[in-house]
Amino acid sequence: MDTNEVTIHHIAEILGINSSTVSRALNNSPRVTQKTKDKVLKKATELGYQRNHLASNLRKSKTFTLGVIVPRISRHFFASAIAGIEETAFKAGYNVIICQSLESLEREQSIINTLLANRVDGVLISISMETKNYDHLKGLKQRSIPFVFFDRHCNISGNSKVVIDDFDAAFKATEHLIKKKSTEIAHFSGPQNLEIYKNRFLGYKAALEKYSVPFREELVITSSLMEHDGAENVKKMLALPYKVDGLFCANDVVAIGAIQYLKSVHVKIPEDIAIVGFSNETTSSVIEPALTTINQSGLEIGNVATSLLLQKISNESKKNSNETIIVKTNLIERKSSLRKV
Amino acid sequence: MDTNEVTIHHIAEILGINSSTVSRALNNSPRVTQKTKDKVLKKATELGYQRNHLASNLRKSKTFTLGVIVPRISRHFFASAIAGIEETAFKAGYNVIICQSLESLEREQSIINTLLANRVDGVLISISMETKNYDHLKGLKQRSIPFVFFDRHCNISGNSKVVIDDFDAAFKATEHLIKKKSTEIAHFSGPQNLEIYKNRFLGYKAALEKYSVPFREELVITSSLMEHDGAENVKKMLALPYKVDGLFCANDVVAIGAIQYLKSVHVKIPEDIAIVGFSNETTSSVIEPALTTINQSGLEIGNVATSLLLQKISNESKKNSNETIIVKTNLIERKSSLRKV
DNA sequence: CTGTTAGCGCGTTCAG
DNA sequence: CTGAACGCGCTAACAG
Repeated sequence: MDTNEVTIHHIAEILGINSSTVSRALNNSPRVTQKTKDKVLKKATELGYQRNHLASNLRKSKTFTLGVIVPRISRHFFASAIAGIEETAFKAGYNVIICQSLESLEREQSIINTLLANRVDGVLISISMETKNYDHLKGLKQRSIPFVFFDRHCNISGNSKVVIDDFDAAFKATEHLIKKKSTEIAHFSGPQNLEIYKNRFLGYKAALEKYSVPFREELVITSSLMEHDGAENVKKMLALPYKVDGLFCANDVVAIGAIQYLKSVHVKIPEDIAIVGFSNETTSSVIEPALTTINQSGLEIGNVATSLLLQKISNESKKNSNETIIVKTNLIERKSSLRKV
Repeated sequence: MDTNEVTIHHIAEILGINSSTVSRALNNSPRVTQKTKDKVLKKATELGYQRNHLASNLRKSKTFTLGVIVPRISRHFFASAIAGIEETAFKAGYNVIICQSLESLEREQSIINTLLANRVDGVLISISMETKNYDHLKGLKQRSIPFVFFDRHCNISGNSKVVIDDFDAAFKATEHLIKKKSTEIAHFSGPQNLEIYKNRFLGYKAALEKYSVPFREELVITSSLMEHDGAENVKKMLALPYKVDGLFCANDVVAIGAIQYLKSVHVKIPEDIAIVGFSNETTSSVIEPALTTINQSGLEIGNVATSLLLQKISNESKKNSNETIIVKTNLIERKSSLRKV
């Protein structure tokens, strides 16, 4: 019943040499004649030999595998981040195990155990919204498995992370609205225990301050990150005793819901209200016709985070570094061509 | 420099018993006293023991890992399919290696080799558009590694696949348009070497025939699957000497481009033109306000495909079965609430 | 119920 | 330059 796997022993036997030599030849060791190398290689391809990474990895105690933990694969930002991760990892000969925490701390813990059991060489992690203590990360530290946060990170120092410059992005966004003559600028925010939403909020506030636009607590509407929150937020916003003429939306999904609801109640965008929001490839189709967006490239963050992690893996001295790489964003103002909607 | 990994030998030594007993205890074998089990388990957690799956897998020659090959992770349909795959796999204690072919046959081949080297227990694959010969799949067959196609499949018989009922979906879509009194129904199609687009085309044609609506070759506009193709297609369509009043769009991305362009030239949807198109969670935000959609659940397909694969893996007799599971779709007609856009 | 022995397939000593 | 022997960590088979 077992599949007839070809091993180095088989090809050694056929060639009348020792399996060690075969191993060395296959690894292109300088201590083997080119002649035997050729012989071995030929036989190997002939028999359809395929190195057993399991055994090899066990021996070398290295797996060439990275663990990736994201809240949810189907959120486009994470999907494109994974694409970036996979791209960089693949080029360096690494595989990737993708796991979703589904925003649950418990699952996050169990995933980390799985990754440990699989002896991954490193971990990339974007923490769940629920996660507020980081005990489960100690397991990684103990085994000195390097890990890098991306996008969502924790505020404990001594860790490497790759994040977008949320403060700066939010500042620019709000500044943009102010320059467009908005005076009552609402801010749809996300869970404040997540650094990114906190920083976006702070950037918003800082811009208001700089331009002496009064900050109003009520104009900051926080919600979880569901599309229907967009509509809910708009309802709350319209019920306020201010004529809101600008909106900075800290989350793309919420922005979609908000824009659709605004349109449904006949608010004109951008005439009645100017909006700036975060976006990404897919949601941009919805958001962009209506507003200026902040481009948030998952692909780039994935790439950067992975090469940082690979550095830590290969460079022993960098193992305990705690860099923070900040990926800058830029505002993309809509061209008028599609605004005729 | 090596991390001090705790092995079953360590804990065996400390407890003064044999490592096999520890192994059995950890595997909850019935052939070990509850007492020793408790002892072992306690010591294990105390020392922070973590089973080395590599060694275990090597011994058992089973990896509890599935390979997944998709054209592109960041396409939402595949992202949600992966979510479904991961979900079902995780529940059954399986890990998943995600790979992207990026629509390249060459990469597809190389990926399969990697998966073979990693000794995956099974493979889920959605073939690239470029793939027209299937020699690289022979490697899987040779090693009798079960595999299941999903969504995009090849037309070679003797394989298991999970697909949506494209013919039926297209038929229903076209029928819906006909019942809405459309008489000149255009069809935006995709590459005809892919079964799904062929079947969608055939379903469209069959519906026209059934209701004796004349079929016009020119109304079928085929393109690759880029968003800008949507606009291009619309331009071609509007240049035709027919007053098109219905459109069946076989691809969501193209649909987005088409709708946006139609709106930009002041065509009213659905008054001037009724549209039915395939959609998924994300694009639905864009498409749904405008048209009736065919729900295409990546999650469900992922789930179904994975459980089929797991069956083949565990059930020796099912290994060489060649089932085709057809996941039905349903039309979702827009409620009017959001149509006020 | 537990211990002993023997590998899974490979890479790395140490000899020659 | 090559061969022999050992062990990575775990589990299956066979004893007792």
